[in-house]
Amino acid sequence: MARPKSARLNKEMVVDAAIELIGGGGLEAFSMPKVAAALHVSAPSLYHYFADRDALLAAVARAVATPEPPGALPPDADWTDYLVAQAVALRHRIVAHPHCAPLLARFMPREHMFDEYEHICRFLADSGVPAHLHVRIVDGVTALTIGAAILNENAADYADSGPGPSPGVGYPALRAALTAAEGRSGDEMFESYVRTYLAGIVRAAE
Amino acid sequence: MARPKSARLNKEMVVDAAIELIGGGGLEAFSMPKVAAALHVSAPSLYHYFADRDALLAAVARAVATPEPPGALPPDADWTDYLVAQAVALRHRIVAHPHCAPLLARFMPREHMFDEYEHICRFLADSGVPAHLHVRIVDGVTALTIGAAILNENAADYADSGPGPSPGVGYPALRAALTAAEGRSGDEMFESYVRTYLAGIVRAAE
DNA sequence: ATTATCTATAGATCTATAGATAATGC
DNA sequence: ATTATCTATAGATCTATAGATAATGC
Repeated sequence: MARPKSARLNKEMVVDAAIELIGGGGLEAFSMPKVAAALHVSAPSLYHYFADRDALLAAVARAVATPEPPGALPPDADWTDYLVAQAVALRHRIVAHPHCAPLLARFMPREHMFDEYEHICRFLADSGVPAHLHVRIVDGVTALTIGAAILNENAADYADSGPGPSPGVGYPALRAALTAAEGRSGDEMFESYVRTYLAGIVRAAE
Repeated sequence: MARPKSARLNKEMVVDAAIELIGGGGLEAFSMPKVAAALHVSAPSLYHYFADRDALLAAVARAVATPEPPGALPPDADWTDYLVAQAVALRHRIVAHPHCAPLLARFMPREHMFDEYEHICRFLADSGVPAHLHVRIVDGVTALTIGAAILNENAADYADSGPGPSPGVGYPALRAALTAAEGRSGDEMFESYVRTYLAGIVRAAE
């Protein structure tokens, strides 16, 4: 086909196709030929946009890590509202890019992580939160966020792999628990977890 | 070499070699020839112990998921102590098998998961914890545990990939936070996170 | 006869490069 | 001349099987 009248590809399309592939079958489903096939293009064409496989994966990692512009906080927001908003946004990004989370660890430069931690610690200090709580706050909220996002992925994988669990026979105690929590979305639940955790820290410190 | 006088392999050795490989380079570092090489054995020999690649990975998943016998709880323990002990044990298993966590999602049958949830919900109900708190407790603690374990892995990977971050120049706020938290092990920190979270739930419910 | 290893190898990928080709824009 | 695609392909894996071989235990 040689050169087409207008380019059929660009970096973003390639990254998006890779994200979709990985979301469908995990990192093991990723390969250059498969991404190319999804785009109806031959595999070597991808090397015109990315130097090699790792460059493409790094671009995927960057796409996952890039924050959306933050939603406006209410005018009476305090530091906990800010942290909750950040956590909700991070969880959204991970959930929106299933199975891509491991790439973050592999392709994010350390410097980037430290910049982020530094920024939050400074924000907490400016908000009057004592330094001895900072690690507990940042580390705990991050753990909660990543863990919740990953549990969410697993739940989705389980749902894919067969009919719903709920109509099954047994599990009376589990059913009672789920019934009692009904009507709350994953987002609402997650936000309440983060608020619970932060409230626990604040009260323990008083 | 034909058949040796005594078997050079057994399932456990193969699983352990696979775990070590995966721990070193992630799931992508795993292949039958590489496991065989680590055991100084030819690749087809592994098929004598495991029907195929997935059977071996499933055995790895089972090894990660298998709980150690639980340590004795103090006689005056309440339900929060029990949950904390469970969470600490799970985090230990994940941390002891780096990069293996994704296998759990892929190879653990759903039934197993539901059995576990059912068991904990029943325990909570028997301890007098109202049903509307069960999901928040189980889900939140699980998220915190998995997230903390994964953060720990990432931190280890970062530490491997270069010299310490702390002697670097900037990051005054981050340094202040780390200094203030000094002297507490990852285990102690994690336990305090779980207790903080559970305390938050109990107090919010009062 | 069965067991636990081996060598050899078929067949499927995958990564990446070389080099052809035709459209574009100067 | 540069750009964006293609075809062809070298070279490296990997999974899994076939079939040989020698030790074991009945």
